[in-house]
Amino acid sequence: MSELAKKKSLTAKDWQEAALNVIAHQGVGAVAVEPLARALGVTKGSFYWHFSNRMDLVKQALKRWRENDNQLIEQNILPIKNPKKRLLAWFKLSAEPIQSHLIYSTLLADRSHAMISKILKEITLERLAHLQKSYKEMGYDNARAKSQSLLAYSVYVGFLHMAKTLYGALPGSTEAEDYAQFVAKQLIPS
Amino acid sequence: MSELAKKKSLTAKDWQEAALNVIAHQGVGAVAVEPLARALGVTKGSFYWHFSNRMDLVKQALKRWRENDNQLIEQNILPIKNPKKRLLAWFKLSAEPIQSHLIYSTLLADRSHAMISKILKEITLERLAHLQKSYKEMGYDNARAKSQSLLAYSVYVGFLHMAKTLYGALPGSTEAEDYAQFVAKQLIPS
DNA sequence: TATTGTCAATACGCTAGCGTATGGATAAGA
DNA sequence: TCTTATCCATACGCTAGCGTATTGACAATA
Repeated sequence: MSELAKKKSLTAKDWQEAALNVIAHQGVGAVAVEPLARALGVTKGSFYWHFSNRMDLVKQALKRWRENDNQLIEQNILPIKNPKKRLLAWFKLSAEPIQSHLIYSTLLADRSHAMISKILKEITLERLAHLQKSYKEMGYDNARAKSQSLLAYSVYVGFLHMAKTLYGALPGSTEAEDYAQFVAKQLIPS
Repeated sequence: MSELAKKKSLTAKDWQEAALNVIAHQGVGAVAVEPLARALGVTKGSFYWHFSNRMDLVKQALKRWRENDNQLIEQNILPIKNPKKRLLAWFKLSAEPIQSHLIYSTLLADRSHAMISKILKEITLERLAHLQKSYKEMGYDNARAKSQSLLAYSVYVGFLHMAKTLYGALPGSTEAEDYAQFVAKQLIPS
């Protein structure tokens, strides 16, 4: 028995995840109520029961995405004590072809809404802080750690785009691992 | 007497440049015929005299952008004989806050149309080839030059996004120059 | 002056998508 | 069984934008 057949009715979560799927591949601008309803096999009567409007869905979906993403980092990266190893793990994780990164790489240039820009800025600042902390723990002074983390994060951002632009998709785990190793060698002093 | 007052009627070029302005700040999806016509002080009767449809305008505008951009590179970067200096010049140029880079940084994540993806891929491959050539001239073997140029170009792409995301605009020439110096030190072996 | 070409205004029809209003179905409790 | 809450369908009005068709204004030119 399939998951779909089991379900009698939809939940807000179902809508959110459908929206995230669209965002990952076509961007926030492509999230439209009626097409989504069609894809889910219902009409928008259902949608407006769960959400007050289109933007409400987008907000909730992105909130869900951020929570998942933060969890990933908090569980897999932040606990690593050795800063060098922590950085390496971060590069490796960022190369993984998971939906979360797909969404991020789509959002990166989406300036269609002030809300999106705000979210992007917040996320970026958070992660820059993490990187900076790692570099400082490695003995860098403030200014150097800042420049270095900016560079490192640029590489991350650039990598997401390059992969999608060149291959139409994020790379497989194997190539990603190789690239992460190479980048780490460049950006983490030995 | 203003430029505008001098003009009796619009040319295709006027429409293209107006479109590029929109693309730079809101993306291709925001290029709409009627709003553009309003902004130019005419009606769409004019538009459909110059272009066959909306996509026709987008294509022509992007073509104009690419030509300008290529010219910039061909005149300022490629003539530099010393590969190390050429790379440094490239980093400096890429940090300049000009419209061309604004457009690129907007296009980077715009997957709304297959045509856009195609253009992005072509540009990326072209420039990767330039970088790769420089690194090879510096004595790198094929594989190493490839990885290194991928990294360098990722930094470029990432830089554009970071600047826009964090500060809402590309940085001024002075900060850009500083950052370019720092990046060059990291990515160009001495 | 008459003609032709260039650029723009006006007025259509058409579609997709937003949001609302209202009623129907179904399941859980009382 | 009757009621209530939950979820969805239907039908509506509304708007923005695309593209077409037709006519008008004006300048250059013959």
